[in-house]
Amino acid sequence: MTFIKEYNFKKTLNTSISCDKCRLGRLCLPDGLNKNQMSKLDKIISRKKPYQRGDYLFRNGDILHSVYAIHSGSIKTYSMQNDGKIQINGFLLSGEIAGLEGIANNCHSVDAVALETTSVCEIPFKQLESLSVEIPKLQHQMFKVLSNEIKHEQTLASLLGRKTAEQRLAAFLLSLSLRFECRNFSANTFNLSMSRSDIANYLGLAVETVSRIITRLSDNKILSVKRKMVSIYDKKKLYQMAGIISQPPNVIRKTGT
Amino acid sequence: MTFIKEYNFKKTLNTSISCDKCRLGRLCLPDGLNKNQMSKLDKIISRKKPYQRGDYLFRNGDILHSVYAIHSGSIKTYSMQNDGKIQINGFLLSGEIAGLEGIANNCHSVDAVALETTSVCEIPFKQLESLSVEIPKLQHQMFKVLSNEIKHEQTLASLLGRKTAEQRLAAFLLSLSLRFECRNFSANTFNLSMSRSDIANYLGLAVETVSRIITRLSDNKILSVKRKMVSIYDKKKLYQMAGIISQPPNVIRKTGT
DNA sequence: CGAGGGATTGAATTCATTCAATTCTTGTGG
DNA sequence: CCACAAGAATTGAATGAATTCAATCCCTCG
Repeated sequence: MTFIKEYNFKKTLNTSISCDKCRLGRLCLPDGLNKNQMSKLDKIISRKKPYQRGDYLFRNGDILHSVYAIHSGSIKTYSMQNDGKIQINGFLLSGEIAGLEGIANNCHSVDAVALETTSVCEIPFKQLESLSVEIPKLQHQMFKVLSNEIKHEQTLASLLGRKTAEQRLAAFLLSLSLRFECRNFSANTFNLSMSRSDIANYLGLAVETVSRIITRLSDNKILSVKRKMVSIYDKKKLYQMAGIISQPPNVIRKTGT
Repeated sequence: MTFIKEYNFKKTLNTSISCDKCRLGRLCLPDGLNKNQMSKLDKIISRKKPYQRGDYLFRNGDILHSVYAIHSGSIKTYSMQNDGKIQINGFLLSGEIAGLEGIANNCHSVDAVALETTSVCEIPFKQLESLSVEIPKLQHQMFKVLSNEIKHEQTLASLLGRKTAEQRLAAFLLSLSLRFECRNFSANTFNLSMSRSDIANYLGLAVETVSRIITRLSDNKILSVKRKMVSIYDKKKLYQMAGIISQPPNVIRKTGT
C-alpha cells in the first residue's frame, strides 16, 4: 500500500484538544454544549499532525472508525463511478464534518483527501455515539449536522439538475464566499484550494466551460480570478446570475399535484 | 388556509401502532430494536387516517413537529426555487422517513405531498430524540437513516451532474425496481405513482425527453410502459444503460491530487 | 360524451461539450 | 539558479445531446 502517502502513519501530536478554546465556536459540532460537556467531548477527540496536500483522511471502503472535523485547511471528498470516472462529492472547510456518509454501512463510501495543509480533529464514532447518549444536546447536534448535510446535498442536486453552467459557477463561488465570511475570512477575496477541474467535476461541467465562464465574469467586471485568488467586485450581480434573489418573489402557494 | 386540502384536520385513527407486527420490518426505523424497545417506540407514534392523493404531510416553512415514516403508498417532496420553479427532491416509499431535512432548522424545508392513498406513521421528533437517548440502538438507527439519506442524495447529485438522459432514466427505473423488490413487490412489473413530468423534474430533464427515452426503450424491447405500468423485460441491458455494471472494473487506485 | 390535463411526436434551436492548439505555472534536477 | 518538463488553464471551432416550441393524440373523469 505504498501508494498512499503517509496513510495511517500520522502520530498523534496532541490528544488534549480544547473545543472550548477553539475559534470555530458555533460552526462546529460542539455548538451549544456547555464547558463540562465540551471537555467530555475533548477527551475522545484527537488531533494529529496536519495532513499535507494529497494526504488521505480515509478511503472508500475503509471501516468507519472516526468522523473528522476540519480544524483548518480544506479537503475534498470523491468517489469512483462505475464507469471509472471520478465524481467529486464536496469540499469541506473548517468546522465541517467529514465521514458522515459512512455511518450508514459502518464503512466509508468516499475518499477524503486534503487540498492543502489541513488540521483535523478525529472523533472516534463509537465513542461519539456513547457520548451522545450521555449528552442529549450532543445527540441533537449530531442530528442537526446530519440533517444539514442532507439539505446541502439537496441544494446541490437542484443546482445540477436545473441550473445553467453560469448559474452553477456563480452559486458555487457565492457559497464559498459565504462560508469564508462565517469563518471570519474575507467574503470578497479568497483563495481557491481546489483546481479548475475539481470545480468543473463538482458542478457537472467541463473544465473548459468553467474557464470560459470565469473569463466572461472577469470581462464583465463582476469578479477576477488570478490563478487561485478570487476577488468578487459585484456580489449583487453575482447573486442575480446565480438565480438567488435576496427578496424572494411573493408567490401564492399552489396546492400539490 | 382553505387551499390546503384537509391539512391538519386528520383525525387520529389508531394511536396503538405496533412496529413489531408491521411487515416493513428491517426496512424501517425500528430495525434492530427488540420487542420491548419497539413497544416504547409504538407509544409515541400515531397513525392517522390515510392521506389522499394531493394531501400534504407538511409544508415548507412549517415547524418540525414530527418526522413521518411511510407505511404504505408513496409521497413526493419538493421545494420552490428562487426563480419560482418547482424542484422535486425525492419520492418516498414505505419504510422511508420524510421530514429529515427539517431537523437542521427545526422547520420543514420542503413540501411533502401524497402521490396516492398513503398511510403514514407520525413520529413526534422531540419524543423521538428523548427516546433515542434512552435507547442507544434507536439513536444508532437514526444516525444510519440520516447517513443513508446523505448517501442517497450524493448518488442523485452524481446522476444529475454526469449522466446522460438515458442513463438517468434507466437508473431511476432500476432504483424503483430494487426498492419494490425489497418490499416484496414485483421487481419487473410495477406502477409509477408519479407523473412523467414529476420524473422529468426529479431527473433534471424535460418531459419530452423522458417520453422520447421511454419510447426508445420500448422500441428496443428493454421495457414497456403502458400509461403508469412499467414492465421490465431486459434488466441486464437496463443496468448496462444506466452505467451500473454488476462487476465493477478492476481499477488501480490512484493517489489523489 | 366532451373537456382538459397528461403524454407523445416532430422540427428547430441552443448551451455546453469535445477536440485541438496554445499559453501559463510550478516543481525538479542538473 | 536556470531550464525544462509536465500539468493546469485558457481559447477557438465544430459537434451534439437535450431543450424549446408546436401540434397532435390519448386517457380519465365529470
